[in-house]
Amino acid sequence: MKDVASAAGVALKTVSRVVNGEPGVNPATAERVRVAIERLGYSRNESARVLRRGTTSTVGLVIEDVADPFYSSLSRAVEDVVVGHGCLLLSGSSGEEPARERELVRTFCARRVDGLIVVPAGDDHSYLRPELDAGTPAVFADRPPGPGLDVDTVLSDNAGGAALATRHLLAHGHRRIALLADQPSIFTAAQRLEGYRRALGVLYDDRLVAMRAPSPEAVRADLERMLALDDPPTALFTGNGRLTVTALRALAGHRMALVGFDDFELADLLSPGVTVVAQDPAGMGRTAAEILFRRLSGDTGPASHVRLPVALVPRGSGELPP
Amino acid sequence: MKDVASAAGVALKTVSRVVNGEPGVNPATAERVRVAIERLGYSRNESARVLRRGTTSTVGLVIEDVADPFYSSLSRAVEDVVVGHGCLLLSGSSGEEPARERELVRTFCARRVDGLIVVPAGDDHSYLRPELDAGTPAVFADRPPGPGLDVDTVLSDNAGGAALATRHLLAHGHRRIALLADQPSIFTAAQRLEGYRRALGVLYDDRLVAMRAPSPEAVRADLERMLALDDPPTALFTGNGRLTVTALRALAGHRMALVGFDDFELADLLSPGVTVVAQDPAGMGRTAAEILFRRLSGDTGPASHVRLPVALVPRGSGELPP
DNA sequence: CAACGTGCTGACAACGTTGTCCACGCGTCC
DNA sequence: GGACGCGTGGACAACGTTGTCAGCACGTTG
Repeated sequence: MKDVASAAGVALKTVSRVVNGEPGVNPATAERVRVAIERLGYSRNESARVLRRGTTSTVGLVIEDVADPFYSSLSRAVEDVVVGHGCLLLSGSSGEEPARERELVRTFCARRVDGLIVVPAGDDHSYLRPELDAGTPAVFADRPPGPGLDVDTVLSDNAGGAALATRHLLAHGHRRIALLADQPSIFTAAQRLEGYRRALGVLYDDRLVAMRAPSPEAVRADLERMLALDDPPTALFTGNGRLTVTALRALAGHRMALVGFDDFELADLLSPGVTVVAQDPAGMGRTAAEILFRRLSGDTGPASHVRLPVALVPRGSGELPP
Repeated sequence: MKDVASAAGVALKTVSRVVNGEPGVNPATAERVRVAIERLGYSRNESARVLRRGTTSTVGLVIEDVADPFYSSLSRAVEDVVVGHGCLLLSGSSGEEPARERELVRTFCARRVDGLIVVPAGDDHSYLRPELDAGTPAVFADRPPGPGLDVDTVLSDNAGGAALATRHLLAHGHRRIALLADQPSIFTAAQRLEGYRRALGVLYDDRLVAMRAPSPEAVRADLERMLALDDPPTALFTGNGRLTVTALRALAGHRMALVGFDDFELADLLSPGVTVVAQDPAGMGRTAAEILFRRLSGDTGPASHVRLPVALVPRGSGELPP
């Protein structure tokens, strides 16, 4: 900038004014400055600007894994809102590790992001306290923060969706409905178990429930165990998209009613089509980002707790008879 | 930091030394400083550090769309390498718009990223010249830079893969093989046309080629037109993952040999399984990132041009008879 | 005992930008 | 004709960090 100033024969501050479109610069002078900028290929040093101004026009996003379609859709939606506000998005994958989540947040905060959107991996977020107190707003998405933190949160109706799926299978005559879900320490998994259990009532049988980190081997073993029971399940409810796909592979050939939580591409092209409870990851990302920007523009109201509706999409697999 | 210094009763510089783990600080003093840091919840201001040091420990990634599985896998692989080097990844989606691509690069450069990885949308990258000359390395992935720029590039063997797919269909007795691909202005689409054409030789018939921005309507119309010919195609080669899926939907019911470029989840679960030419998006991301870090650690050798192999994965759809 | 090295600490400048405040020249109004 | 306002431009400090260099106390060496 100094070079531009001397090239254009003006003072530093005048260049700054032109760059920032501030008023009070003679159009002829401004033009001279612009020419000099062009000629020298100058571009403002954002770090210095941030240091001086204190605001970075940057938002940090922590998700589990960009390579997971649910989170990549969410990411994209967040990005669109963020860019629409003239900001830049920093994002990182925690890979379901609380330590990594915390490390990412720490890094983002050290870079002084204006706000955070977090899909938490851990359940202790007391480390966020100082940042929140320092005025950096945070919005939690998909899963709520740990105890003691009351911040904006956007969740899907996990329990409701699970109940919907279970009732759908019940309505088609099933009485033995198995649940394959992620570890119960994961909020969404616990909520979905809750909805499933509520819908089943007295039909609930914990021998038909398997909840652990999904892997092809684990899923195969759990299914084999259940199918070997005296009164084996006639229907299966899978607790997330990855599990649905894994279960479909494990079941290959074995015809069994199935409803999955999470929609996924090609669900309609399999035969039978896979009935799912569809979440709206893009809507979740958009909502979280919009709430964040409301906070950034000064909204100091009480924390909002949004629960996004889910929708049952019947495609055939959930309508198979027992 | 000033506050920490006065809280610990030491000078600013001493705190800086502790924070950066520099030697020459009395362990007792260091401990006192650490306590003060903890108590005040201090975290180093990265902007100031960047301003002073001139290096940001940051890499910029421009892709088409994070929500596309190909690019989200690539993203994740880049992120892993970047994080492994203790850096942060900035990424953005260009949505196939050259203007947006350029804008993203400009933003990243203003934030002084140490290096760039670009999946270009446009074909004029002369705007990168100043940055490259200023010492910011760039690596192109998936598509090469426009003319006049010789930088590190990582591509898939698009023509080879297309020829492989086409020859596979020929080997199964097909003589009328249609191609559905993206607009020929997109490098990968042009390359794949090239390989397809080379493999077909005299069998090439441009009535069996449709290249335009993919949409369900366009794909349906193109297929209908081709199938209405006197000698309609008996096999189809689709030029990217999205087109494969769209074509599968459009063909629903109509049994026709199919090979797709790009692997996708569930390709094995459809019936018949979808035969594909699989690229390695994660390998592409990893390779590009590794090359970038080699540059960052001082490698000034000539630009490298990596061509990643692709693999034919037979699953049934490509082995159907005419 | 003086000179010197060593280990530790601190003062100060600089990175590039922007906010504050002041100065200059010019036309206008009392 | 002098005071004043306005449009324009510049000098200077400050943001928070780190690199350079100097100083101080202490122990060691000749």
